[in-house]
Amino acid sequence: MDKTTRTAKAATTAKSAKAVKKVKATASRKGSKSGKSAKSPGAKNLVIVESPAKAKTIEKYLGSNYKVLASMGHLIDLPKSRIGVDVEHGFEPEYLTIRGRAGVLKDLVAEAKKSESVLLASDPDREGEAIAYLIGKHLEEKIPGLPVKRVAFNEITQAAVKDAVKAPRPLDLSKVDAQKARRVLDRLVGYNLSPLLWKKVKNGLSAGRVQSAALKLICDREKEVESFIPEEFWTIEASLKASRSVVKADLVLYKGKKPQLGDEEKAKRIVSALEGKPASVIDKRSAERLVRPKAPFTTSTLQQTAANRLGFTSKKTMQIAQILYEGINLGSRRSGLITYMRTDSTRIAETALEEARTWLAEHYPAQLPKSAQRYSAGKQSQDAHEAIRPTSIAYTPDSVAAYLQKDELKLYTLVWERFVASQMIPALVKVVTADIGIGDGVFRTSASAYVEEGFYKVIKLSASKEEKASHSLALEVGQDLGVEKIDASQHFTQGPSRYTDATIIKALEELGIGRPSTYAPTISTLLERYYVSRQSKQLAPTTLGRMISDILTEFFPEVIGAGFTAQMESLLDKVEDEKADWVQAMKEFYFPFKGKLDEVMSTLSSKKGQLDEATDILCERCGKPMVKKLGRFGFFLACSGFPGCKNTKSIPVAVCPKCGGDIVERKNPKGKRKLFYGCNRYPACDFVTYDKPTDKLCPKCGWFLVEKSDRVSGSHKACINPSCDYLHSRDEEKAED
DNA sequence: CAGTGAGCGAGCTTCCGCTTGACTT
Repeated sequence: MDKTTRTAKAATTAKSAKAVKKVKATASRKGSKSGKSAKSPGAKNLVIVESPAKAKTIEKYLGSNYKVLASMGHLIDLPKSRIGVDVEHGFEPEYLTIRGRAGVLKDLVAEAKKSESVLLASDPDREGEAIAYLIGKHLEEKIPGLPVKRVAFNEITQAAVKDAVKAPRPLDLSKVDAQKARRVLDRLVGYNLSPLLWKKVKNGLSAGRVQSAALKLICDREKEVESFIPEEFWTIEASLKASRSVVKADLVLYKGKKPQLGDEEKAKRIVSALEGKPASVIDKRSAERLVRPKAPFTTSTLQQTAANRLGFTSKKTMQIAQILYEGINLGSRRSGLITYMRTDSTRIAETALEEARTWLAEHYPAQLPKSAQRYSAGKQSQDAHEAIRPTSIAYTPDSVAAYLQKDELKLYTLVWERFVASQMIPALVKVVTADIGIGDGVFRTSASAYVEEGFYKVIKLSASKEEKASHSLALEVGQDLGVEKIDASQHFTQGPSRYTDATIIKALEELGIGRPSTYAPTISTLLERYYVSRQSKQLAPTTLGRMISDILTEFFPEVIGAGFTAQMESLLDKVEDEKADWVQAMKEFYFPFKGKLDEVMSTLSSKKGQLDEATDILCERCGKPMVKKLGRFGFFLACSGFPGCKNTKSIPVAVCPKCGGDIVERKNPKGKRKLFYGCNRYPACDFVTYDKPTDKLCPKCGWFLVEKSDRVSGSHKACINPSCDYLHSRDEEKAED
């Protein structure tokens, strides 16, 4: 009700603002004929899109004969409280208006009644076709005889939008079927597997095609990490004095062979054999390497790069991208700074390519390639939106810096640089390598320098240090060098590392699991269910997560395996091409699946109570050790003497610097989500902070360190003691996308 | 700034994908 009023109000405001603008324009042109729109009582055609920001833009492009409203995603869907699929009768879904969305649907009906025709302009992909179909069907039922057609645009430019509106088409019912099959399959999998977990493990748990596959990746990786045995190896490095500089070179050959340096003794033996021997340059060669710019961002690559370069979680990246998309107040005007942020395509609108080339011709003429650079959409791409790029290349990071928050500017800079670079020539790097002979050993050193800096000219924030490093090697063949020292150093082979936001998203995308709109929420779900915990940037499975993954892997390996989505997608493609009957395919999947489920439901022993983890914390009431349990509100400690001793307490995360008590995580009373950390001796001790404690102590004063995050310096560690100045610098940003 | 776990048992939880909400009466 409330929402209805606001939507209507917003629409009115937008309209009157436009009217004012129109009057101004007419007045300034003076004496122009009275526009026909001024006489017209209202818009003649209703256009329905998904995003409100898009609606605004399109309405501007189409003029006053069109009214554009946004559905804001799906309005009609399966019920939340039950399966809602009639498996005995063709898997027919039970479609209802989504709770809370009736107001929007009502507004659409009201506006459609005033219109001569309706154009369904939801996104040109499978989900968009379904949104169009379900809304269209609803409108036709409410308003018999109303002409309802489908239009689609892949990019939001005036030409594209106007052309699309001139060429409406009927709905693609095969595509609608494919979406229906996807929806029904996900519902049947999710709403059957989840109750199994409620019964066997714990209430409120969940499983699904995407989240369970992601969980399995994380759990499988953890096993690899655990089973990895690091192996010791040594390297030998010589510090050599050239005419002016000191050059460091690594031993690559000893007595004509690659040295096997498995332990300290071998390494030290070689070092002493080489020490005191003269050094001279025996070979020098160079090679050139072309480094091409990367394609503009998709959701997945944006999330990966922001995680690697800026340390953002995927959730944070999307929140900031949404702000940049919706529009920023730039002093005199308001403008969206980036294109739509949920996309799987690297395609760029022609108008944007032209604008980029014009801008580059002015600012970097020497780095402008002969023709515009186009990047393919990618094999699994549904290509409903173009790549993520700045809405105008003229909004350089410097020019908008004053209007953005620190993190907004950082993310925008990534987007701007990546897009501009994608339209520039490659860099050419010359790598010079020199071999230096010392006794029976050959040492190697190399340096690289740009022959042509190419696109790196605009890359400032997003290039790693190595990419920017550039120096030459001033050594000549035959030159004698002074040996300053030869050192051996110990190393261990590195095993696989745990997934991070960046790497799990990369893996999911490569496997085709999930969509741009679900990468970040999938990670959030795994965290909320306590299947996975974040340890600094890494995603580690909990005991619960491992148990769930083990159960699902044992009984439903094909459903939660990485190949299941790929199989589903190939079926959906066939459904779209009318080469497969989705109901038949669903029968073949569902009935065996349900049979297996019923069997496991009745035979698998309950795992409840097997999740508790022993700790060495002793109960202060009875002295017995306490166990870590997962309850309704997260993890807590309980006495192992239960039910004899009913003592419970929160998990201590730090020692209170005021009274020596335990600092525990607390939630503010209802409503506010923000966590805080307080002393468990409250109200006797009132120590409290919003910054998350780390397990480290300040080397200066001994108070604990916290993770601070502020707008100036981003996230870093700091001492909690207000009168202590100890600050950790930001973690080094990692290289590689 | 509370509560969490067993039992008893009613009534609840849950999927993926599309999109932005939001208030204090």
